[in-house]
Amino acid sequence: MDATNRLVAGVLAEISDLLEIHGENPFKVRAYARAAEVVGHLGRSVAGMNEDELEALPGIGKAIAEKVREIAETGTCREQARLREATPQGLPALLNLQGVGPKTVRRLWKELGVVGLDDLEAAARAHRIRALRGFREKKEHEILRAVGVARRGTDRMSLTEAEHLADVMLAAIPGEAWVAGSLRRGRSTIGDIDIVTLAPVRETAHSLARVADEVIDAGEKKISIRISGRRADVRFAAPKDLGAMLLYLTGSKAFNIRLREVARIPGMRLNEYGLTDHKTGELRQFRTEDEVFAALGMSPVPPELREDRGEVDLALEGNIPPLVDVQEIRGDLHVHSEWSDGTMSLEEIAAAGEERGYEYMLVSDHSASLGIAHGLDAPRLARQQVAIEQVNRTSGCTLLAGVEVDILADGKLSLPDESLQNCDLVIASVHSAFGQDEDVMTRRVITAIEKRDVDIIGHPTGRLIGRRPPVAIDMERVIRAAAENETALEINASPGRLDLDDIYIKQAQERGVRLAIGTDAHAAPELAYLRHGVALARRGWCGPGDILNTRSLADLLERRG
DNA sequence: GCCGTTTTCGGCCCGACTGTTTTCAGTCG
Repeated sequence: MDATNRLVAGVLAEISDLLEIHGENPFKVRAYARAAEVVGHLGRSVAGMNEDELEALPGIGKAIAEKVREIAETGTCREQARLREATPQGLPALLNLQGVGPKTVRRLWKELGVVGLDDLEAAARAHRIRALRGFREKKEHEILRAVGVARRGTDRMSLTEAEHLADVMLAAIPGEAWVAGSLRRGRSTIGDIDIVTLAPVRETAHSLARVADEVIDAGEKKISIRISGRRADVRFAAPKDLGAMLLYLTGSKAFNIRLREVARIPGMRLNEYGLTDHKTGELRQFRTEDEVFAALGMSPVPPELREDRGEVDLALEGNIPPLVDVQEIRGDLHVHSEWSDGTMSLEEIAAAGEERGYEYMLVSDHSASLGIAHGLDAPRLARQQVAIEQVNRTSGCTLLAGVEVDILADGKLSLPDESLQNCDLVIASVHSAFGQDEDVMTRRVITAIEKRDVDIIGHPTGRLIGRRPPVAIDMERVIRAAAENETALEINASPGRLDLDDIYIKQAQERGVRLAIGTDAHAAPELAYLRHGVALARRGWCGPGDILNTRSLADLLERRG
């Protein structure tokens, strides 16, 4: 995300939390929270927008537009300062505790003098919480447990972890079940697991309790558990109303709210059971999501687009753009072999490509430079190209002779031009000096983009999910340069990277930049990551024409002239 | 604070579950 947008979104979200603690109008609280979301997912920087442009954004009116300008210019605003003055610093963090909301935080503060996590834990241990009216032993235990969970950290899950936990749950549930929530929407990180099932309630509760750390709550309609430290929700449906339930549990929350607003216009109420006519009270049920969309007069919205970023209005006009499908992918555009730090031989890569029905695989081993073991220098790259030719004589899947060349700290590449000219396709990536400041890093990457022989910029922001933040880089400038030079940007499909992020993919797609999906596989099982890359491309509104991997081998090679 | 196919005031998505309740507030998704 753009640094200014991140800053502004953070301040607006904090104002929302503080207003909530002070018992302000809930709709005002929501207005700030929504504005924070909108700014956080904006493709362009609010730093360059005037108040008129800001007010044109959904959920941003005169008052918030002024504050956005103030925050963008000064890093804060008077409203934030005023609220911070009136509120102990540690209080907003308490809102994140499971089972603790604004009303509770306020009472703990006013009646017990609690101003942070440590205070709260001490108060609970001293049994001072159960002394409050309306609170008893159970609430005190709940709070202590929530403090423990918070101290262990509550980072979002990687896709790998989330898919594993979902599989464990699907295996435990005695009946048909579907993954919903952010996992179904293809998000890069997952907060909790959501599942819809047709299985019977009682048996499901029993078998889930066996795989769970803890059952958070269990009723007739839903079960919430903690599994391997993560939260999971299961909702029960019947075949005749499965559509509305899947739609509801897939979300996102913002999308659901928009959809329910759409339903209200003709006097309907949308919930997870169907559409109710306000006047007659009649409930219409739906077996599939598409039937719900049809009843609302919309074309179906693919799960990956359900974020309230303009897709609802397009669906109402019947103008949802076609998105790239995994079936349309003709090859993997980033694979490592045993020639550098991978484990697959060239023959194994070709065989794996054939097995997947691909036309081609881009062999893109690391170039020799600091930090990368067994990188290829010019002579070894030349020898690899001979070996690739040999494999291609008998392989049904063509190996493209490529390389993932390092972009050095000064923007130069770590292989000579002649070496790069002999490649079918060249990926250029940053693997060192991650700490450069934004302008230096941006110019460094743009220097590589402008090189004639560079076809793709690998993992453009360099983030490692949960381990390393993205480098400081002005993606708007990078995307403009990529458009001007017809250089593609990579969608790195490895669950540890998922780089680019969807908001930049969309921005690149809008400017006509091509995107290349690569698994960055270092071993055969990692070739399956491709589907994550496709999901990410879909989240960035990419159609088949935006994706390099949908091109035929001949078309792809034509790029090099 | 935002917003307009019941427009410039008066609404604002909707329901499940828990705890401490004797009818509901608070929290969550």
